[in-house]
Amino acid sequence: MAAPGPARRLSERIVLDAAFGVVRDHGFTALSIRRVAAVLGVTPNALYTYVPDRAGLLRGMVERVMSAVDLGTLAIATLSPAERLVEFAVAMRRTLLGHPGGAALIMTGPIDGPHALLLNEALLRTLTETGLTLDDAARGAYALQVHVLGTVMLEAADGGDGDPAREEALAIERRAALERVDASGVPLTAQTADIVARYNTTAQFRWSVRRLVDGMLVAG
Amino acid sequence: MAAPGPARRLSERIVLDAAFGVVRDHGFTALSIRRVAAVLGVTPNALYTYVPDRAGLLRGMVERVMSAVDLGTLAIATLSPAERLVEFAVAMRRTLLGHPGGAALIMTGPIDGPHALLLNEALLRTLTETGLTLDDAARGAYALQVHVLGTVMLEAADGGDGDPAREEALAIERRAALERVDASGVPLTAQTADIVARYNTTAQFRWSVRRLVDGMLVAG
DNA sequence: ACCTGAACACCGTTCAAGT
DNA sequence: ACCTGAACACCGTTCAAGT
Repeated sequence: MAAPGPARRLSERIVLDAAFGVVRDHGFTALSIRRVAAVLGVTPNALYTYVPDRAGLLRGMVERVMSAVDLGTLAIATLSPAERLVEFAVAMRRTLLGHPGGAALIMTGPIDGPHALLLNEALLRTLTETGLTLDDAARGAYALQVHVLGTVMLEAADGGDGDPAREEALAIERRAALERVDASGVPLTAQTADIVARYNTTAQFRWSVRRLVDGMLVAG
Repeated sequence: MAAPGPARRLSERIVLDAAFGVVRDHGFTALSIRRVAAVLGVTPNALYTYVPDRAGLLRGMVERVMSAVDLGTLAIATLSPAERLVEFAVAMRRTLLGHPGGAALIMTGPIDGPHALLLNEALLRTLTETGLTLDDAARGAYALQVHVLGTVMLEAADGGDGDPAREEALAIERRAALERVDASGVPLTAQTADIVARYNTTAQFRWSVRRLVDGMLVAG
């Protein structure tokens, strides 16, 4: 049953590795079929054997990033279910921001691969442990994913990558920028400049996820 | 003080109008400097008089979409502050999804124009009325924006545009797709297929925003 | 100052041909 | 079956030249 013709010189795995390499070294905007092919020392068309098209390449990359999200925090026995949910969200945010191009990737299409399903299932399991009905657990699982992905999107647009040192540098930058804004029309925003400058930090993220989880438990 | 040289044939407003027209007629992916120029019957270079570059064009478009968000719902006297916040979030989601390319636009860069500041200020005002401290109001204002933008991003990636009829059609499509998934590894997800299929609906959005707001008020 | 025309350095994708 | 080479129809941006 040997396949006819010449043997494959590449694989989807190798193509994805090269694609992530391009993003790591030159940024997400530099990602292209032609550049990945160049890195692999092959003509652009050769990639179409391993990937259907550009969108297919991106789907594969999204799936790999999602597979890197650690579901283990949802099983830490010493934490309450609510605390586990918060820690999971923190870990997921960190993974998406830390992966080369992770934030940009999740915006390129629907997140409905196998690992996204497993993530949803793990959230459902933990949420039902808090006493929520199964239907409310499903709604809550989506709300949590929305919150993580929305955070990651806004942070990435702002230049963040989940690194605490970078977070601090960006906060200082934003604080200075707010100082230059005309405060007369937005007095409350000006008064809370210290908080606004720290919107994209782990502390702010933890605060809001905790509120979301608390709101779900209060109603349930 | 008349400016020397030939008069301007275009304006930033006209360029932005044409850009939104391209997105409306051919989708966000079709948006390009060259295509906008073609619509205006001008060479691509002519646009550089009115817009610094492609990123500048996108910034202008984001600002216009943000200016279309109605802050009026935050001032409806017959509603409680919490209800006003939920209605505002619903209206903001609807505006972003309804605008041609609105969802794709908000992912193209930081949202920090003048209208974003005014939106933040209006949220702060309403949140302080609920009895939150000014600092917590600032955190809450960002959490709400994260939630709306995350929702819009996921819905747009899934093909939604905020239209209720389209929402219903997509829900039925997703329900059928879930039927084909192997349920053995994700029993809870399979059991809640009806809810999962309706993740991207106004009802689900209202549910999660309400929980987020409730969580902020309980803690405050 | 504003616009054109030509050019540079890129894209994704298809097709016909080689092995 | 897999890969190459050539081609098609696009990009954003720059530069020199015209008015």
